[in-house]
Amino acid sequence: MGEEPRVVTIRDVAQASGVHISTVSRAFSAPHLVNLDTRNRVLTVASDLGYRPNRAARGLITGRTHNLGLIVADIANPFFPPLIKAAQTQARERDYSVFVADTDESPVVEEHLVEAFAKQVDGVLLCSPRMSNRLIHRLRREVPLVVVNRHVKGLPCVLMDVGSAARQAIEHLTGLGHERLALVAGPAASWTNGQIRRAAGTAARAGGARLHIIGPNQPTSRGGAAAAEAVLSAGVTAVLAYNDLVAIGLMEALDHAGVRVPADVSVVGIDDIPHSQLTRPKLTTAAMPTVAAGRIAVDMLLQFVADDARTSAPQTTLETALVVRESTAPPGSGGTDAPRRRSAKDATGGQPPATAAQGY
Amino acid sequence: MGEEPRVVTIRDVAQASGVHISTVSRAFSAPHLVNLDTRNRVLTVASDLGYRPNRAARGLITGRTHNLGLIVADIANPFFPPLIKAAQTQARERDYSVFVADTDESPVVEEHLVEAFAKQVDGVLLCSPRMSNRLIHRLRREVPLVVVNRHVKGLPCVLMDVGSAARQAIEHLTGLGHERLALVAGPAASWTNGQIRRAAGTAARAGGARLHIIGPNQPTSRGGAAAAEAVLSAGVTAVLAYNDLVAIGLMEALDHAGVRVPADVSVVGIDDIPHSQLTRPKLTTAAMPTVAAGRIAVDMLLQFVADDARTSAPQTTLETALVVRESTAPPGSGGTDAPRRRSAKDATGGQPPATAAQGY
DNA sequence: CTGAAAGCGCTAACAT
DNA sequence: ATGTTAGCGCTTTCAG
Repeated sequence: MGEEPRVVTIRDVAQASGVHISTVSRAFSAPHLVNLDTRNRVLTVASDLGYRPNRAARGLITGRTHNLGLIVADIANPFFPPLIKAAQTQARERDYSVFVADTDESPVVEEHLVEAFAKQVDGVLLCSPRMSNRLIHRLRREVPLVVVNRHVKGLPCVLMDVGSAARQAIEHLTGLGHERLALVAGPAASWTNGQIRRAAGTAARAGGARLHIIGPNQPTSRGGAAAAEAVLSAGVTAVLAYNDLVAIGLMEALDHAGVRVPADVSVVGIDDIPHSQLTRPKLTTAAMPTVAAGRIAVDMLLQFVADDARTSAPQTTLETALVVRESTAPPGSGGTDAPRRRSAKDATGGQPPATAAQGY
Repeated sequence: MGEEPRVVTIRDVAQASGVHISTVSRAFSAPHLVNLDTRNRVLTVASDLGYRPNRAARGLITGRTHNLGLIVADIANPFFPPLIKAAQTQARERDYSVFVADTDESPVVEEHLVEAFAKQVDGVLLCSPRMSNRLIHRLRREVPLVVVNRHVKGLPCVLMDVGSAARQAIEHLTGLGHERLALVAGPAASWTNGQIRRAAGTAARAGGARLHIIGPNQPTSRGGAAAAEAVLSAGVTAVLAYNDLVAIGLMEALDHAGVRVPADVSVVGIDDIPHSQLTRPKLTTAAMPTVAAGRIAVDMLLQFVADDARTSAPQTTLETALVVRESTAPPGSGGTDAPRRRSAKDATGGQPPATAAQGY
């Protein structure tokens, strides 16, 4: 039982292959500087011995840990997992590992996490941060930062064009004939929320519609449910929600109150999380390119790190696209209360189940 | 612009506070060994300078990285995020950071990931691994391993009592009067699948029912959809699915084929992912304690690490509980095809929206 | 092309 | 209670 599994170090490899440790080191990190035969011999011995370079030790001297930090508000919020997955995969392809952390929506935790990561990563991906710009700029001096889903001047940012998403949603609604609209807004601290608000307002005006702002609200289904009453008393015929979770909560509360979607009120979400395909009616929503964002953010961060964080900060904005499903219809289409159940000859007939399209 | 943000090291603190570096070191890692006044002075100076110990350097000598690895099949699979979140939170409370990685369901990637993590973490959490026991035992010699959602002899395991879940589900079904049941099974390589199969078989027999096994299938909604035909031709009145995703895919396909749930066929899932509250009808399913599993797994791993991985391997099995919702009913209850739409006076009347209960 | 030596930031005996 | 010294595993001058 007791055989100590002693770790094999560069010295073991050196000894076993009859060369100096610096040659072994070079064989791994500067192969061109070592004779082909020696290199092969060393590599063979190393692999026989099961040697793997110790990254921490290497990092101590190179100053590069080959680790990245990824900070999100809530891992369990369905918006984030695809982004996390994409970032992790991309990082791994670049031979980087990633620490993932959850702030539980707290700006304070956010700050602590960045500081805790600072020394053990080469850079941090800050997703939808809630802390102040001021603080972000203070932290960027501790560790290279790339921000996702928020614009921060002077820092590399990966944005998803949520303004366009809101505009498309509103245009879809006004195009359907709606003239009294509501926006169920999200948290005040959310950059995204401001974007949506502005774009939705402009688009509504352009479409000759009036837009009620309801909120701020929690960015959760609970938040959406809580806003239902205000939506009803605003007397609108269509609603754009801050995100899908809010839209779903709202739809449930509306349904509960006997209000039919889309017959009485149309609802549009933002994000296109998998859940939005399961609601009845299926949610019309603007898809956010979270996977692309994750991949690109990692590459941006790596580039930023390689440039010693002095690059002119690139800002990438990713396209968004409205996915029209079943939760929107022309106003006043609610004469009859047709059963919602789909039959085999439905509009989506012949398609595979909706969730399958998500890869689940 | 050009002020180098030079990292502050233990030496800077030592100099600034007029003591030797080893005193600074002790002030942090063995406070009781240093005079109270000096300690306070050192700590103050350190905090003024913004000093933070370099964990990699510390780990190089202590042999403890204070990092953990967490490996799951698919970060975006809704089953995992709550577990990841819980593990991450628990680890952070213990002053540990966690690397998260995704195997994309590949046993080969799984192996590579463990090996890549081996040197830079104190231990690895292997969630629902698909690789062979043989391989797991080989890898455990490289790094302390704790397995979640699978039983591996000689290794600490955190299990969720999926056998009990299956039994409860079958008993619920036979209790409703069903006599012809089907199990839409999952992947053959899944330990969980075996457990479910065995327990479901036993429970069915005890309940005087016949159980058709359909599968193996992919553990996705696509897999569930693909199994629909087989379910139909098996002529059963109730189905237990490998997990919620499979159940949801199955329900969609059934709906698509004009088969009513639960009027014609009852469906039960396993996991209780948030999605299961959004389907119409809402899915009856057995809830898996993923949050508890995540927390406990971390503590087990930390304990295991502290014991130098020579503890007798503890096995914890967590309780599961059936959540009866709307996808199950007595057989042959499908005389009339009542519209599914809930009204204000519905069974769930007065409850907050279902998804809100999930904390979204 | 390879070896020798120094040292990354830190902790752990060992002195004092 | 504090200073000294050695060294964790590795890379990187600098010689040769």
